[in-house]
Amino acid sequence: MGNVLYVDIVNDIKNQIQSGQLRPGDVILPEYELSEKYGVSRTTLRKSLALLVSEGYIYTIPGKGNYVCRPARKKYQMDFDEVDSLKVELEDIHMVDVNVITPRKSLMDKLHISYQDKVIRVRKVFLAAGRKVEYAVIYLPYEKGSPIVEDVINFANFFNVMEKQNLHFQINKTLQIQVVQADASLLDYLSVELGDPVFLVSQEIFSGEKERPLSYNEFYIVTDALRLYAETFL
Amino acid sequence: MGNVLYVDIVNDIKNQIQSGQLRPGDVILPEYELSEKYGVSRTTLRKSLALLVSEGYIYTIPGKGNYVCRPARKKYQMDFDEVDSLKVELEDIHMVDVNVITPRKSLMDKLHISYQDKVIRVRKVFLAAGRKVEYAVIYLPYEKGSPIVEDVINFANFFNVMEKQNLHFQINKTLQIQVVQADASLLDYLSVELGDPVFLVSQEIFSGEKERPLSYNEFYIVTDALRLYAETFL
DNA sequence: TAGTGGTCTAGACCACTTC
DNA sequence: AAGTGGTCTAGACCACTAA
Repeated sequence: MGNVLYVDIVNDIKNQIQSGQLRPGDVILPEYELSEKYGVSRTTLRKSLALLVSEGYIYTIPGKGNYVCRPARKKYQMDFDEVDSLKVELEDIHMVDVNVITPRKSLMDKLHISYQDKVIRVRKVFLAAGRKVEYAVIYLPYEKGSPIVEDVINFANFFNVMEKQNLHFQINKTLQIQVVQADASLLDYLSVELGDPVFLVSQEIFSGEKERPLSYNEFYIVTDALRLYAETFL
Repeated sequence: MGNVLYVDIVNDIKNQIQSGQLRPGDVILPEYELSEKYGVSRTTLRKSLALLVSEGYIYTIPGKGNYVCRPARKKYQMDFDEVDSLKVELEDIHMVDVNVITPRKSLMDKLHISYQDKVIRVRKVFLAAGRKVEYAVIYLPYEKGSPIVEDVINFANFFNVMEKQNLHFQINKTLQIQVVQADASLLDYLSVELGDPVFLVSQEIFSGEKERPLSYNEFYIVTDALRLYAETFL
């Protein structure tokens, strides 16, 4: 084998699982016995088990034992970025407007705010090859004096804001990807015709600690400008 | 703080990064000095660093040091399954046919096979509320006597095959998600009209070790039957 | 050559589960 | 009470990077 003990052990146990000697749901030998069997310290053996856990092969129940996973393997890893994920070469980003608006019911729900709160709306159009390929609408709850809101207005780019605020790591985002039909309100901002299919990517941005979203964004993208790639991982 | 040392250390370093005391690209104090600073053993300190690495906060260059990451945060986690990801309640899955075909050039490239190889094609239609909502085409390189091919014909369901073969863990898959226009060949298998937009999810399935894909699949899905959800992670 | 991270040990004490 | 995993230590030796 190789000369790294914990890697050899990981591979050996993987092989046992793949060959069917260990079946999903089975208990593995306790750590003490495994460390004897492989002739390594318990510390080293535990490093192997930790790797197997992180790769989704086994799971641990403290006080009971380590069990072989019943795998689902439906999880994919995907990159998305409202600019870089486009298939087309962007020529320009056109700022449509920045307004303070009174939110509708659906937006109030998304942002977890009440009818008396105001919302900043930033709208942008992305141009490529003379076409309007993406229409981005960014909604931010307005908090007077909030540096985030002021920065968004100044920077007009959410990533710069995040950078300035050192928010990178505590940010969580969700995406919803669907195809909708273009309605009349889209026609000014996207090179499509009424009823044409359009990608709608809805994004919520959370600041790790708070429950309220920092921002809710909608990206309307012409169908031929977006192709998503995903890959299983672990 | 809590009473788990390595967790406290992780949080302390996270805070230093988030507060800007540690900036992307900065070198962290060497492990030896950190273990002194926090008053723990190097082993414990290293456990903290390993966690920070796995969560994407820092990265390590052996022989040099640990550095604060320059975060991209475009990575999302998404579930996809040709059956369970549908928004609609499936009523039936109809097997269209199972054939041995001679691959076209594009398929030869996808499966990494030559013009003399044969391919098994399995075609299925998924029905919901009286509509054909998904049309699945599964391509498998034909290897005589290969248990996989025999099983696919018998089971007519790829996941059962994987289960029987204990392949779960060494399987890697890629997805490509796009929207295409329905052409004439689709009309028999999907409740759409010529030119209608259709999700096309292309999937490659690799068996960890081999370079050749085990299978190449195409799922054509009516646009209103699929909505994808994704979430940042780490 | 000195400094850094990578691997490994042998043993300790704790909290939890099960009987 | 016995068995299991969770945490932690103090020290060793190695491979790699840099001056």
